[in-house]
Amino acid sequence: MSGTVGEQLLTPGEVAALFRVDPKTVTRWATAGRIGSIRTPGGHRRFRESEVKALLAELTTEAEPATE
Amino acid sequence: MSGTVGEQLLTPGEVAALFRVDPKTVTRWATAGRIGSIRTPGGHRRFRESEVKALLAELTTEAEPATE
DNA sequence: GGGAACTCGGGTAATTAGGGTG
DNA sequence: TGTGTCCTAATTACCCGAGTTC
Repeated sequence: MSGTVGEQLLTPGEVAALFRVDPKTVTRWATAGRIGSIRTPGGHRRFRESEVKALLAELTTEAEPATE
Repeated sequence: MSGTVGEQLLTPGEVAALFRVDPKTVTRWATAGRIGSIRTPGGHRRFRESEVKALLAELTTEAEPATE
């Protein structure tokens, strides 16, 4: 088998668990274009693990005395 | 005769891994006519790599670079 | 010839999508 | 503005046993 495993995809429920939010909220992020999404022929969404983790790391940048 | 010979065929499990769905779901897509399928003499399904990748790219939506 | 892994088929439970509301 | 919860409809995931593929 060859090999490009490609990219790991996550379900809305998986992403929601990572962010501690409802799957509905994750869906809204995709609708708002704030996160890339892959739709199945049936209409369900899948999210890229790399993008989710990157976005998650970005939000982890809190607790920083940002000089606004 | 046949035209393109270098067409790679993918198994339901391969396609399922690309979409992060169950192999059974891929079978339903073929049954619903959402994706072309080739049946082996034994009744198993095979999918065209080009068709699958094209469908994957078609349903892929990237998040726009939010200009902060 | 024999074995392991995968797929097929149908049926049922869980998840997701979409809109409207607080 | 953003998020959580309500509803209904559609899609997807896991269960079984049997057949097919390599």
